Amino acid sequence: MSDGAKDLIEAAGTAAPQGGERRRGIDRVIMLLEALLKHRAPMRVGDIAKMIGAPRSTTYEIVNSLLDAEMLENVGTEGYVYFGRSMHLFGWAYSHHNAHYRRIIETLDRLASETGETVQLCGLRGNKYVVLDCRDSPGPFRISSDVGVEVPIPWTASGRLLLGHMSEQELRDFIPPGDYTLPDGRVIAPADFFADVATSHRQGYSETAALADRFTWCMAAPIRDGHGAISKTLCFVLPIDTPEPRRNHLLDLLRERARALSLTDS
Amino acid sequence: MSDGAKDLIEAAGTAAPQGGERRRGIDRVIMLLEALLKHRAPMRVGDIAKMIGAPRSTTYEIVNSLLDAEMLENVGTEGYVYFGRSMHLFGWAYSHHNAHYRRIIETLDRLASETGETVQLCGLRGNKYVVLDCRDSPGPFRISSDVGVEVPIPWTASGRLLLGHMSEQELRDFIPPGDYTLPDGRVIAPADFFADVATSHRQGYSETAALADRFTWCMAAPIRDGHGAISKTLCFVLPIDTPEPRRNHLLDLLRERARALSLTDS
DNA sequence: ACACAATGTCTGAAATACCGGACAAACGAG
DNA sequence: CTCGTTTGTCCGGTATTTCAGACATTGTGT
Repeated sequence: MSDGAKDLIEAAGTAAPQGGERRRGIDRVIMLLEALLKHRAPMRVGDIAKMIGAPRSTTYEIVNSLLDAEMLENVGTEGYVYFGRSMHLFGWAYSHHNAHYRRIIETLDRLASETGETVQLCGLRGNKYVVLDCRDSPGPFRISSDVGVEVPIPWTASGRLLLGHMSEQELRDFIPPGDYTLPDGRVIAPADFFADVATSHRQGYSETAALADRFTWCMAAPIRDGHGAISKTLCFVLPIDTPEPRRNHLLDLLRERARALSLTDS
Repeated sequence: MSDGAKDLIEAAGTAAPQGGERRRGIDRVIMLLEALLKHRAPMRVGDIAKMIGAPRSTTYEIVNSLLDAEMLENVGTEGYVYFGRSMHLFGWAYSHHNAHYRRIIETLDRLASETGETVQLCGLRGNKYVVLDCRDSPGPFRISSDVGVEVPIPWTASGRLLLGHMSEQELRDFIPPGDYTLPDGRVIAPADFFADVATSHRQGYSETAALADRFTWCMAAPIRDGHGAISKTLCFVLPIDTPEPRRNHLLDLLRERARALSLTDS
């Protein structure tokens, strides 16, 4: 039986279960990979078929093609598949193709080893926030949110910075209404969020305390690209009881390093 | 099983003069990604079309689909595309989905920081050798071969270990004849190579001096999977003038760490 | 033991995704 | 400026691929 797969499949509910719609193989592939990323664990072909709303026979065909190309690989003995070695190589090529990204990774490593805290590189993916890379703090208190997991933007400090270029109307159109509801049920007032975005934009950093998680203090600083736009952020994820002097020290460090990585000032 | 992928990859490799054959979108996608990986730099759509032997109109269609999915992204002024953010996330998911791989990465980091040498994780991809991950030694002498670049197996120390389970006949069938020719024109006698493979298998490590490169001394140790098979190796890439005592020390360290990562003994 | 569900493979047939080719626009060289 | 090349887009026809369903096996639960 496929452990917790059913919940996710039904919760996903994105693809229409509607029959009779013929789709391109390429689109099936894209949906399949996204589904695997969302599920974050090997899946069986039958479950994949349900999750992406594709016929079983088609799904088998596609999965076999991707297995041959090593974009997927079998894991375990019982028909489970997950991302394959080729994906690792493609992803590595992406993250090293430009010197800028490599410098960012080095900074991430240095920040982590110097401070011992959890450091993340964050960005947007569609209208969600994602962690692009991270270095987890050692020790028992691992709060690490996984790389690639999509999170509602209003839950995050980085998200407030990444939307700094948008007008209030654009923000309204961009953020799905449900994304203002936190995991514990509290709801962020959109007006407050818009104010946060503006404040973060003005002061050049953003902090949140006990927002998405009761036990964490997050701080983010912007990395600006050649046009001055903020496409990525550096971010500390601290235990909420971190003393204020240390928080201030870490914030200064974070802002300095992020500024050093930026390709434009201001 | 679909026989497609290998043929397609080969076609992509040596350029494809073949015209008039209609192919599936999925296969085009696979060829496209392999072509990008081989080229190791952003490409224009027209060049991609030539490289994978696809009609321009089809290539545009596919590229646009992949751009929408962020599997590719535009880079540079305009017209150039390379791997996109989604690939990074898929690849990250691949390399972290199992605890074993994570332990390997940690070992890689530790070996690199403890010794200051270049460390690599190596494996096979089809009938070629590839670096799966690496930590480059600091300093001016960067000999780093890039992750994902395919290299003839006989050029490498790791390759001798990775083929340890094969009979001489299997080796003969597996290695393309041209792969015995080194970059500087020298040719390795197949008989010598087969003997090397056997020796490496027996002693549980492999070393090469000034083989693929006049200035490097390579040493590799096997990581065994649950069935005792060798699917990956740890590897040091040293300057060739590294003193023998230090080489011996590093070899012992490498073998010890590789053994600790193996899921079976012997 | 049974019934029931899921897996992996095949098949025929219809919908359509891919192809070849044409087109305007942009570029570069001489 | 003019010519030749490349880029990005569009279109209609047809060779292909996706789809639905059936099948033999294997797995699961009571």
